[in-house]
Amino acid sequence: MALSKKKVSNETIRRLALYLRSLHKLQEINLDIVSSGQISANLNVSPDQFRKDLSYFGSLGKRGVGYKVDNLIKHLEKILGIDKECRVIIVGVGKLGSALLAYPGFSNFNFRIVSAFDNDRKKVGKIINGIKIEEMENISRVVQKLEVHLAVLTVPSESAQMVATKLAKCGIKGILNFAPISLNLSNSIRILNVDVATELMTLRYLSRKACNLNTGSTLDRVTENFE
Amino acid sequence: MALSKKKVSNETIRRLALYLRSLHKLQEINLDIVSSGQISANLNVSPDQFRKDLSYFGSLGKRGVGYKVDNLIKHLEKILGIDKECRVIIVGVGKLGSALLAYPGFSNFNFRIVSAFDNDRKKVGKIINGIKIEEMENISRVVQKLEVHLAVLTVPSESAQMVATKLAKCGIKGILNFAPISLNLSNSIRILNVDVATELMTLRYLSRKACNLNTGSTLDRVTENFE
DNA sequence: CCTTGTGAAAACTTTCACAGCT
DNA sequence: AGCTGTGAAAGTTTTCACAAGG
Repeated sequence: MALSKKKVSNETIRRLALYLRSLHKLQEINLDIVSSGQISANLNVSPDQFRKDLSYFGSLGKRGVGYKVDNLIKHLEKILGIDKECRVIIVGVGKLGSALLAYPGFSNFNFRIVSAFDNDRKKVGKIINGIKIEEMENISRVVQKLEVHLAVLTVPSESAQMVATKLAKCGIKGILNFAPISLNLSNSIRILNVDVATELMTLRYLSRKACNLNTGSTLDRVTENFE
Repeated sequence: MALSKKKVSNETIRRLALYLRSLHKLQEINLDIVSSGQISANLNVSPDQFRKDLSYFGSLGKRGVGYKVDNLIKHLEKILGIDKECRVIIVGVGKLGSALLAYPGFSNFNFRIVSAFDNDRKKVGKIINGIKIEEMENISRVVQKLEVHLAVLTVPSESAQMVATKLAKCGIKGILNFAPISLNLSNSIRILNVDVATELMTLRYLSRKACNLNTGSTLDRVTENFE
């Protein structure tokens, strides 16, 4: 029961979110109690890892028994800060922004998209999935009025930094950035980047490595100076 | 000049992809030579980290000088396996799939989307961004004929496992999975998951933590057994 | 005097292994 | 007997610090 002020890693947090997703599924099947072994079987996580991750936040299970599904969900929601509704805006309603605007999977986790913004006059006023697209100028007003916490940034790279600066000014707490650039902001605001091309490159590397385990690939030795 | 068979971490690979992106930008500005300090200033990486990452693959720079931009790009492309075209298919042409199909940012890194598939008869035959949507039954034929390496999986969760199994059978080497489930496949096939809801939850946690640094938050102590 | 490349140290994360509760 | 919670060990990644080269 040590608990303590040990710092919790990002990876642990990301896994907590995964656990939550699994638990929701188990809840739908009316499972009452689950063990670390059962839950980790579906995900790619060891039972030890699961228990260790939870241990940073207290004793959430019962020895000899397991974890009560409902209870653990509530705890995880509280830890992640989604026990109360979290309001989100989408900035940039291109193809990707529209897709996210229409994505139904956020509400399971208490995220609510409350507004969307775009520069393009042709888009302003349109309604997608019940959300009216607003002018960029209104961001600040809306964020303050609706107490928006997070923004999903899906504008083109060229304008991403400018828009992000604006978001930071009006008090947004975090940005999920889909533009393939590194945003530069005060570090009171959290940023997570989602970069599909980077993921594809990583995947490309990994998949080739898997193939080349036995072929004497030339890949792994690249030493040659320029000129 | 040790090099060696040290294993390279995933994070290193992901960063190499980021470096590559930065280098492309520097190339456009006609910068000829860059130092580890310069390149890491834009990204969120230390110069040491940058040099260490590269050191796994040989001596790519010149002491006292820096790295030749063109040269480093070529090396990174070779390391990542994108010096030759890499063919990709998109499976599931819903909103997200369409958005990715129209995304122009893959070609910079030698990825080419060669085909797209959907179950929905109403979509089959349509052309998006020059790519004709095919029936799912054709996947195997197309993958073999066009020598497809990677698949982007954007089908609903319910069918994701089934489709993934099919992809594995026809020889796909890696899957970029947008469905929020853990795919279960032979480990000769690489999988990377992109899960926007998980990212949002992580962001929510991080942004709250940043706020609560000084407020005596109740968040970090949750000890209470059920019943 | 500049910047790379790299062992060695420090920091961090995961796995192990077992005590402790049900 | 079964499963959690957790220190300690093992393993991994990052940072440090400096020799070597331009």
